[in-house]
Amino acid sequence: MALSDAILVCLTERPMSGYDLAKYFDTSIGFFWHATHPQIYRELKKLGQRGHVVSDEEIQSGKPNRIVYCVTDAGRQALLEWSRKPVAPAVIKDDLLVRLQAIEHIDKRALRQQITARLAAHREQLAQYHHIRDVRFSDGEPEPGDLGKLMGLELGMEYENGWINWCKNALARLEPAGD
Amino acid sequence: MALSDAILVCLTERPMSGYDLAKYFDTSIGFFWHATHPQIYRELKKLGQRGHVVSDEEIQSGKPNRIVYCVTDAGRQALLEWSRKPVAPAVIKDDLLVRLQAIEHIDKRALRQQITARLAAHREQLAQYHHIRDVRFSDGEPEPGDLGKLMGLELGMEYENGWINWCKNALARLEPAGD
DNA sequence: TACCTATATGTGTCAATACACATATACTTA
DNA sequence: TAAGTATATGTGTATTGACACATATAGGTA
Repeated sequence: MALSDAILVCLTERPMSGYDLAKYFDTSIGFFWHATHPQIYRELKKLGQRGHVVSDEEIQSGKPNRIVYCVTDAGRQALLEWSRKPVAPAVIKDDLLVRLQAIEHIDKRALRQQITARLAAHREQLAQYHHIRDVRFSDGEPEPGDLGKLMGLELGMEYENGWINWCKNALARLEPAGD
Repeated sequence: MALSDAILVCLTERPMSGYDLAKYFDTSIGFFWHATHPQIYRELKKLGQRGHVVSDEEIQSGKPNRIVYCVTDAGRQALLEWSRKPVAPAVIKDDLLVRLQAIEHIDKRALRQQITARLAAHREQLAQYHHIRDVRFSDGEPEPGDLGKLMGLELGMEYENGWINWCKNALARLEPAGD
């Protein structure tokens, strides 16, 4: 049920279409809660039925019309109530860590390649976070409404840095092995 | 499809029953890949049908009989093949980070309480990792088969430490606010 | 005696998620 | 000209996952 809340969170930022939301999930909130576009479109319909969002069709020529969604007062109330419920513990699902548990039964060369790829991915993600921080939060103290986003970025950076350190150590430890 | 691989990974450690696996998932591999007991029992049946595990019923008096599962050569082969496929990117799903994005529209007092609870949970998890390291890896260099487990622990510690730092900073930043 | 916990294995069912497919148009690139 | 990309909204379906319920026994506790 938390995807609906994540969508409401996005729509407090500004009214958006399903397409906008899908892109937003790919570049922003999706770092912490992933969603695909069919999921988003279906959830938007449910939110409309509950009265938490209202839609408005934007006529476009050539391209398909956009259906833009906006949070209602009831939606804002739902958001507030959700924020008072205890947070679910963070879920980690990581293939790589699972493989590590059976290190003697797997292909070690493949493992090294996978950690190398992971290292690159985490570096890229960190660079992206830095880029977002530089363009959005370059000038001193953030506005009150942006504080949470900055804090989210900072956690992301902490997370990526942790992974980068770990990958480097892991490669150093695995490299000497012959196979 | 990756739960079956996680189970195979566990069974390379030693033969286990579904009940054993469920407990193992709660205290070990489950840090990186969560599973409930009905999921595990169903998956074990599928693994049996594929010939990746064989089962052996242990007759017990009083208590229900245990069905102990053991990896076959085909299972070990499947594990090896799985280890050569590229790893799926780690999935993060975190309610708290989502809430942070709408900081102006949520209950800030509840948020502070939630971060405080999170901090305690991460400290507890870190302590648990330290405990496991102390009892399992106290004596210098680990055996080759245990290296991956130690590395997994180290990543877990890095992760928990990152969260603990972040929570402390976050509370310091949110505390001064009046509401 | 009644309840709780641990051991041990399941079924039934609903919600969440992933992923392929479907449709329509305009613009850019090879 | 053909193919690919971007815009925009969906459907259909299979897999995964969560959670309540079901059953059976032994031992400890209130």
